[in-house]
Amino acid sequence: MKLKEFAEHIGLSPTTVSRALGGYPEVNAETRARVIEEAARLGYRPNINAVRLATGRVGAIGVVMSKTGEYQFTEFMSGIAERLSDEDIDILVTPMAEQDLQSELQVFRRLAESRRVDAVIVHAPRPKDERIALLHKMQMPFIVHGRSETTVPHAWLDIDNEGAVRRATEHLLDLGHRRIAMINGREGLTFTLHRDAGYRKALEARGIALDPRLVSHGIFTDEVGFRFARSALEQTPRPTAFVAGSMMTALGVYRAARSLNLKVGEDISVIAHDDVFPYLTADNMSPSLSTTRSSIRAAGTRVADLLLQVLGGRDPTDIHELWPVELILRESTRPRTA
Amino acid sequence: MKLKEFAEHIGLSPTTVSRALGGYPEVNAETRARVIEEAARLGYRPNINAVRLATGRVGAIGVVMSKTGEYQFTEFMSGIAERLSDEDIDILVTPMAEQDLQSELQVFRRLAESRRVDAVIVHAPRPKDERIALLHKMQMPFIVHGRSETTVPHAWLDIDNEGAVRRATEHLLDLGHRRIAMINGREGLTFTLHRDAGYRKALEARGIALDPRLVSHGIFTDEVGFRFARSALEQTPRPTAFVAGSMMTALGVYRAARSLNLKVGEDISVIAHDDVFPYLTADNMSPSLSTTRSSIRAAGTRVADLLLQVLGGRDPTDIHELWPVELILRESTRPRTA
DNA sequence: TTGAAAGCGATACCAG
DNA sequence: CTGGTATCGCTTTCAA
Repeated sequence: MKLKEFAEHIGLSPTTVSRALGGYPEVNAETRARVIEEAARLGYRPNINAVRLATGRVGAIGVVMSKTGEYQFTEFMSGIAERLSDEDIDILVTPMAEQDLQSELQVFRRLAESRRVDAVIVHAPRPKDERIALLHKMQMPFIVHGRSETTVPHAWLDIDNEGAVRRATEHLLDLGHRRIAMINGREGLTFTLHRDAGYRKALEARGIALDPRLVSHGIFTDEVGFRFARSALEQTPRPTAFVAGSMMTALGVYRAARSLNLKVGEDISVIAHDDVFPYLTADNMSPSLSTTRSSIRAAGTRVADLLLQVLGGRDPTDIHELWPVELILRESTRPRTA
Repeated sequence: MKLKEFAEHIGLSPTTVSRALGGYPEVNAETRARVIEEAARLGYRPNINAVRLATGRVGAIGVVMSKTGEYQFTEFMSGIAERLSDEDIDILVTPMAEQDLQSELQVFRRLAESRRVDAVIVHAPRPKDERIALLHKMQMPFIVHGRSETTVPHAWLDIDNEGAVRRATEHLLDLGHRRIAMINGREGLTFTLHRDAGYRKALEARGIALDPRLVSHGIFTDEVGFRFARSALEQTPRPTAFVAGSMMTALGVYRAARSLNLKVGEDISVIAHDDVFPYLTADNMSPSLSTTRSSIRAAGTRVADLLLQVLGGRDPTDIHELWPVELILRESTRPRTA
């Protein structure tokens, strides 16, 4: 059923019907009620593509899925969806075929060129992130989840990664730990650099030299955590504490400790960043895991919200949100024993 | 730049330009080459919404993301994307706000009604899956990843879950194990039932009674595996072997074993189903994990391929693919010792 | 092999 | 408050 037919059916013009359904104020309340009721009864729904062509709006926002496909992505997406589901706005997911920077940029270029989305979300930026300049140049509205050092003005939301890791490290230092290993995220990403900075500054403040052998970078998986922790714990002297970048890497550290007959919370301490997953909670681990906590789902929701504001005309330059991170102490961090 | 302007620019009619770019055979080869070159030079790209309105095709397929957001989803998505990226077809992800059956059905209904996608993928079906009847009734093309027992004819692709678990269980039985625990997927899903059947039949064939305390169901996470394995291993007599539904649950079993000072591959045997994740490989675990293996990414690619065939006019009723599953023996399964 | 013109199905301006 | 009609930018039939 198309608009014209439907309008004839109920004895109104297409114009009025369109306005009634579109929520325009100038329509008589009774007329609108009737139109809405009849539309439901007769099953009339506007053709989405005609609407898009006529309005120039697409009703979709784009998200690029990295090939590493880490746990966090789904959770972040769910957060976005939570805000967008009321708005009748679609989420277009473009997965990357390859993981290199060139094809990443290419994906964004095509997304912007093809005008299949009204706006995009940039996730996990680098200090000099070409995606930001590109989108700005192409006049595609966007928001960045994370920070970059570009001079291009843009909206962003980030958590205080440096502060989080700094506090986590200081906590371990307060407990007497001196050899503290750090399992960070993928190299080159801003949040990774911020976390490195937090770690470095905490050590510096106590006059402790940074040992590069105690620092590693990689994706957030159990496997990465396990391997690094395993090799770190085989060093002499071995680290007595770990700062892990995610719950997954923390699991790997736990596993490595057990494989070497070391007890977490006794022989070694572990603290990790917790993005808050419904199925993997710090409280349930044994021993329960001390964390720096910030919900990535909540971030997704807010990012979507802010992006809608940008689309609504708000100046992106005004949008900068830096979220603090909670420090939650549990059983996995204890005073150094040996 | 719009078609009309671009056509004027290069001294041709919109018709010819459209045909040249659309790959229609009747266009002179030289003309086409020139059009393509100029389009690239001047940066002309057809307005996607106009194309969609004119053709009636949307150029997108829909995928519903469950709220549990398990690891496999991202990998399956990547597989889909691999096939779709050449086709200029978008992936529309609709995350579910709630996990119950009603809202799941609601999500599919809205997806079908709104005509924002040309077809949808149904993932993780149940034996009586209302989504299938719904989509059929609404004439929305679809393919099912997994199987159901509905009488509604439809395209599907599945792996041989029953056979896989049956062989896995038989392998453990061959090694002398008699108390074999089973960590399966979410209750009610067809693949879970198939796996249960494989397990049950393997036991029956050897005349071993099924002990319900040795069977559990749940989402595929480390935590679920850990908890169940932990409680199962505290039973007397305890199980000497585990069939795990996923790599994640297997990790949980490993963890539980270690926490009780039991050695996998000695005190207990473990075999799991491996969906093949790039970042979590059975070979890298210690001990390396025996698995039944089938790439969920490859399944995604094929599902997308078959869905394109359905859209191309192929009869969905003809499309039934049942993939065999490899059995790969590694160090985690050993003859029963105690 | 190319072009003219009629849709595709809505929205939104301009009248009334 | 309601309606007529141009418009969005492309595809595709029909004619040349």
